Amino acid sequence: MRYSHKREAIQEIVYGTNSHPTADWVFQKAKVKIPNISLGTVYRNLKQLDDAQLINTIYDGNIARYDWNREPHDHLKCKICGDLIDVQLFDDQIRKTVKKLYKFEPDDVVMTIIGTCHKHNK
Amino acid sequence: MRYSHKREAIQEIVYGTNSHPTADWVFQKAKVKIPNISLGTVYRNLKQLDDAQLINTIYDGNIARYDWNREPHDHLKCKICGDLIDVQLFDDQIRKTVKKLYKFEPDDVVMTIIGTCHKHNK
DNA sequence: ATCATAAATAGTAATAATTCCTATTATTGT
DNA sequence: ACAATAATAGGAATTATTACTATTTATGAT
Ligand SMILES: [Mn+2]
Ligand SMILES: [Mn+2]
Ligand SMILES: [Zn+2]
Ligand SMILES: [Zn+2]
Repeated sequence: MRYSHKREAIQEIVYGTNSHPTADWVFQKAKVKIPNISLGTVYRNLKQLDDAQLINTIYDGNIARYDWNREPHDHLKCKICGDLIDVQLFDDQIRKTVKKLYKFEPDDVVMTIIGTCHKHNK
Repeated sequence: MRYSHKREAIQEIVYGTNSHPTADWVFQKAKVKIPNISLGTVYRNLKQLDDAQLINTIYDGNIARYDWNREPHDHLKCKICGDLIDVQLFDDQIRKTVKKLYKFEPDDVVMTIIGTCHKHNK
C-alpha cells in the first residue's frame, strides 16, 4: 500500500472522533481540507485501512461505521439519541463456552447493547 | 392489522426455517405458492410481523435477516460457510454491568460470535 | 532530475437492498 | 350487499456501496 495524502487525511479524521462515523460523515469532513476528494476514494481508503488493521468497521443496523479503537470492545447503542458508546466487557468466558459447547472456533465477538443512555435519565 | 393471506404465507415461511432468511429468500419461497406476490409486499409484511413481535429482524453485516425465534439468544456466524447458528448464552451479568457501570438501561443484547463452525474441523 | 511502472484518484455509472407511491383489490364490520 | 379502508402489485425512488476508466501521483531505478 503506497502512501497517499488522502488516505492519511481519512485516517486522521477517523482517529479524531469517538463518534464511530459513517463513510459520508468522513467524506464531509475530508472535503473541508481536500475539496476535490471523492466519496469513492473515502470508501476505498476506509476499506484499505480496515484491511491494514488500522481501523475497524462496525455495522449499526445496515450502515457501516468506522472505529479507530482496535482494542476488543463492545458498544452501547442508545435508541433515543443514536449514540454508540464504547464499553469494555469480558467475553473470555463466552469464547470458551462456544468452543466447548458448540465446537465453534471463535474469532471475534461482536456485541451491541441496545437501550437508553444516561443522558435520558429523568 | 387486518388479516392477509400473503402475510400468513410469509410468516409460515419464516417459521419454517432455521436459516435466518433474507427478504429475497422469503420472496423466492413465497412466489412458489403465490406467483403474483411482490417483493414490496414481502418487505412490508416482514416489517409488520417484526412490529407485531411475531418475528425478529437481525442484521448480518449490512443485510437484514429474519428470525422466528423470539427467545433472547445469540448467533454464531461461520466465516467459511456463512451459516448463522442459534446459541443461548447468559447475558444477565452483562445487563447488570452496563446498568451499574455506565448508567445505561439495557433493552436488548445483540451478540454475534464470528468464527469457524464445527463442519470445518479437519 | 528524468523516467517508468503501477497504485491512487475523480467522476460517473452500476448494483443491491430497501422504501415509497398510487391505482386497484381484498378484508371486515354493519 | 355495501362502505370504509387496509393491503397489494408494479414500478419508481432512495440509500449505501462498489465498479469502471481515463488521468494523476508516488516511488524506485536510472
Ligand atoms: Mn467503538
Ligand atoms: Mn436466531
Ligand atoms: Zn442517548
Ligand atoms: Zn461453517
